[in-house]
Amino acid sequence: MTLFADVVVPLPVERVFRYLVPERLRGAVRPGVRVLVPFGRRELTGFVVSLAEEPGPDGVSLKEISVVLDADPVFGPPFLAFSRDLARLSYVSWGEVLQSALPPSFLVRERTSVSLTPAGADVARKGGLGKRERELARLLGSRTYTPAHLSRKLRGVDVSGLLARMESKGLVQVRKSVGALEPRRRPRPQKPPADETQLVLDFRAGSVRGEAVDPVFQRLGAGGFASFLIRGPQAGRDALYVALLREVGARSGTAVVLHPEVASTRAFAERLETRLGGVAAVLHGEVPEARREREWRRVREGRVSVVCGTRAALLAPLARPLVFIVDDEHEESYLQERPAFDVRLGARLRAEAEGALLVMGSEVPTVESVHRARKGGWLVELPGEERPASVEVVDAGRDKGLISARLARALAGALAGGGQAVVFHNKRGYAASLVCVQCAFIPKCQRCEIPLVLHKRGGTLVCPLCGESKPAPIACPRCAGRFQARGAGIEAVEEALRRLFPDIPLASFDSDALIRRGDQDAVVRRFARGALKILVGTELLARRRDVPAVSLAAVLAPERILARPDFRAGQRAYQALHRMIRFCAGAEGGRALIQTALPDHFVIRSAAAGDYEAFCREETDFRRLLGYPPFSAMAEVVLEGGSLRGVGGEARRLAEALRRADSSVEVLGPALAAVPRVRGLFRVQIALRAADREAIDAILASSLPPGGGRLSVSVFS
DNA sequence: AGCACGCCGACT
DNA sequence: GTCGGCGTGCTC
Repeated sequence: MTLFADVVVPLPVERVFRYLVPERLRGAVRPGVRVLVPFGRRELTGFVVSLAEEPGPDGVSLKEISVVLDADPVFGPPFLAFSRDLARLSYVSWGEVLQSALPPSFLVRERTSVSLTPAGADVARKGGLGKRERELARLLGSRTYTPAHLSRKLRGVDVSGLLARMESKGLVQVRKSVGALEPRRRPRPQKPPADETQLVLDFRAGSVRGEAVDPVFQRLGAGGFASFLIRGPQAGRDALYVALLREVGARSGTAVVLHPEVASTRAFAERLETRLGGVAAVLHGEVPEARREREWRRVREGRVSVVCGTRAALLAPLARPLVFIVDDEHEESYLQERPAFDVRLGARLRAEAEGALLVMGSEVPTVESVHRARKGGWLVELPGEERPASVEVVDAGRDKGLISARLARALAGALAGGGQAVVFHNKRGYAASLVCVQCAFIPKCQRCEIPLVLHKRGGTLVCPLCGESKPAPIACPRCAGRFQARGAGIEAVEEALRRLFPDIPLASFDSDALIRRGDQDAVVRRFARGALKILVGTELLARRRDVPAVSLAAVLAPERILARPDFRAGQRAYQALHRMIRFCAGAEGGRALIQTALPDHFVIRSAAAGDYEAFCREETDFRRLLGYPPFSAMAEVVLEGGSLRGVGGEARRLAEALRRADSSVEVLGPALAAVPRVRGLFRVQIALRAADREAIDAILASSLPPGGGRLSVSVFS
């Protein structure tokens, strides 16, 4: 009987393709192996996801798998199932998810090389070529290049079309070759000594048990999927995680610990190292690629029982994972990067697929997670909180100027006592925009259509989205009028502080002042030494964990976050304030000051009081009253494209299809996205609201064009 | 993502 | 009149 295989490819194509399995590859083609397949006129690395005995319904003529790249599958059945669901619910292709689970070297790439034929060189010498053709011939000479290189050199030229024409005329030769065809069957490093893992786990260390966390250990003992949300301070959570990892080691299982950023991953890995010894692999973006591949192999060979890392670690090739830990559950950075998926969703799906425990933790979890965990009875609250001695809220409205008199006094007091201070202002540059006082002209980015930010340091106007910068104009290009600066940025705060404290050493801490990682580290070290007394910082500073506790932590204008057009704005503001206030926790007499135009807003009041409960109650009420998640599910579909006409039409058709599909789903838009244009691409969005996530997924599954392509979806529930 | 097919402006 | 731009659609 003929055998067939279903294959996914690492392209933004949300389909499974069926191939013929030639007789010679019968035994070798198994679910989870990498294969080389003809795809269009290319040869691609694909992943076999299942075998079939039928050619499929639609009578397409099937192609044959050409090569099997693995002797043993790189993906097991639970991983295939998990990645399929993750891809479907994240609206990205299965093949791309699988690709991102492997080291880059596992993708065999087809190399295309272009060279001039003798005939082509001849014609070129005789001047018988068109303008474009001549240029290409000159570029090639007697050498060989890839089409990508050629199109980089010949900007704005359709190289593929040009090459096709020249190839058909016999002027150039286009050759394709595939590298590294042998299945990777490197000599398996002899069985890891069975006791290597055992050796490093220290079971004698005290356990962190208590009534609150007992259910977690019980469920781990019982086996199978269960989830928990741990709300509590970092130290308590870390202790619980380490205890869980010990338990996992005792059961000869493995675990994944996810953190939102490289810095927190490192910090945890170090703590783990001192408490458990070298059982962990560390995977994040700042680990060099070769090292990452080694770590990946260590995990795959079962020589590691814990993987610590940022989101990529979720896809690590662990055998027998018993626990998935997602720390700082509330962090946004769990959403970004491509392929774009929500790590919390991913961790839940993988834990379900593997029959493992999902443990999420945070000191300030999202109200969505708290709501669900309360309802499901899996919220675990740990005692203790790091609160600053005092937090004062200052009404900015009473004062003109960036630094209120109250804040200036507080700063002076802290400095007089020999203390240090941090001042947070989360806005880069000197002024948010320039406005002509005569004609009201606002300089905007040509490609992104948002106001350009004035950077006084460099004397430039910079686009906050695409980074393009140009010299700041002296006068309005339209009417030669004078410009006025609007909206103070961090440079203006630094300037105001220098005026107030001319003799105090201070520095700005933002990505413009300190571009390189090393410079940022150096400034933190100088601050820690006491060589700097005040740091003025953006979010970049707020996310550091290595800044010593200060006498005064000041936050300027947190209401800017509340003004964002996003139902989670309150939550984000609370989390940001929590993070920033924390900088004075632990210092002798440490205090915080929030200078805001909205001193009575419940988010600012509860953040100042360190009262998460109160915040969560009010925020949850607000969500309930306005029908936002977790009391509904929302989705945002963003379409991108080169022309507004094209994207607009596509969006209109999609919105119509969505409205027709299910009248119980609210469809808003299409409208220009909050960021209407990025790097020259127009962005149009459609928002959806429905009773639950299932309704959203159902309507999108039925209405999205099967091509997928230039559109991204985020779902909130 | 590539790559081909198909419809409207500036040049041999 | 064609060459050549990119909008649209497909890849087993």
